[in-house]
Amino acid sequence: MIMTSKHTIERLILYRKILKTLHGYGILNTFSHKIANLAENTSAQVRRDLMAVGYTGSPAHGYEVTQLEKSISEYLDSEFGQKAAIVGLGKLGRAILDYSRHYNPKISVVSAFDIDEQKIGKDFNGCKCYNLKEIEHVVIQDDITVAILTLPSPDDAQIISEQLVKNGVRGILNYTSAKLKLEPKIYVENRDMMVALEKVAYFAKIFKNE
Amino acid sequence: MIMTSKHTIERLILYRKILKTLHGYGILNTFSHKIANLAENTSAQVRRDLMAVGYTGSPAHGYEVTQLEKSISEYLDSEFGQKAAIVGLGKLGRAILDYSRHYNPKISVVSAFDIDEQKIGKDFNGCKCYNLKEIEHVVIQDDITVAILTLPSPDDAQIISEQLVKNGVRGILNYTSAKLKLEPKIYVENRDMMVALEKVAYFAKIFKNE
DNA sequence: TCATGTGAAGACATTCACAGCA
DNA sequence: TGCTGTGAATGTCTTCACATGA
Repeated sequence: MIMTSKHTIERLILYRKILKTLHGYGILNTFSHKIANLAENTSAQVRRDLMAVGYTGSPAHGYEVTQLEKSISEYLDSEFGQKAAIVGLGKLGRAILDYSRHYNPKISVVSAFDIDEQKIGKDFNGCKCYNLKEIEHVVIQDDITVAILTLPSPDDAQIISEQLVKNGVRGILNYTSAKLKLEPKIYVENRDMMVALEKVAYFAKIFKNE
Repeated sequence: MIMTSKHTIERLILYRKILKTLHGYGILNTFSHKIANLAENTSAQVRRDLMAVGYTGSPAHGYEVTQLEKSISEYLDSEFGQKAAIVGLGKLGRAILDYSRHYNPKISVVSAFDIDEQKIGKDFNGCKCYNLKEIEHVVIQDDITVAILTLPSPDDAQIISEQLVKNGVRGILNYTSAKLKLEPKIYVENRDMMVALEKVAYFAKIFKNE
């Protein structure tokens, strides 16, 4: 399997989203410059990114919307689907759960973990909440490969992610402010919301002085 | 003002966080390779990034923790602070509000907007919730320069961000799945959570086959 | 000796520009 | 003509490697 850059992957996900929208409008064909316009980038960038997926359009009719969508999905998704777990069912965890319902059928959030007795044992949108203590056993049982960390405090994030990795998790979406130290072959995407806010504030400041 | 890359800014925010932690442990001096170790990158990268802020360490004692922290803050923060607003007080919006309290005194989330009559007029952690209809007037009144979009549906995101920009907002942290089209001098950071999840799932898949 | 600061090199990502095709 | 696919050029980011200083 060829390793494509993080940037290209993120854009392919965006293109697929755009293609779904076009499909929803009943549009059958599209062109690199149209996708680029909706994705806020350039047609050359779109064509370059699409080289990775191996679907080839025609100069006359551009790309067939459904076929291209299918090709991108074959490239991005795992054939038999992947199962994800949320660690921490606070406001953020439940917000993500709301979004994830019916989003991508190939990625299902099947289990959640919390320490709150009120939540343990209950079902949230088809996702069962377990006691955090059971995490190692449940991750194996449910064949979880992706985890989303939404714990309020970063203190336990390192230990928990080691437990996750030990039991089969290969990708972590980390909303915690903790900087995880894991083996290089585990993919970690850090999404600290306060870092994001500070970044936006910095550029808002810079752009104001013009 | 010199334009530094997005990547460097994000790392400077991380370094500051690390320095705060070191400071909390009573550590007075540190070195580029120590920061690099905690930030999960290289010492050369750290030194290169620090060139932007203009604080210079000494080969003998490295960097003075508090001084470096201060220099980074002078570089990143706006002298008189910045005010932010949250648009959409659902689970996600309130989660962000919880995090933002007492985080960075230079960035305060002062107002929120929603359409739910239950929330309008109430105070959430010192942040007042207004009717979404009042957004233009309140943004001017409160001198908002940064906005966080956490609407459940992306449909209104474009119109709302145009209203925000018209009244002084220069940076938008967009948790919506909408791809905003705004003037180039407005900074938009897209944080679609489902895009993030798909990205992590892709790399989890790739890394598994090894 | 060991760490900093930084030119220069290298790696990576984007854009240009054009052949080839309908 | 107007598009795609892609070498080549350009631009950006990261790493190397070394002069300098305590």
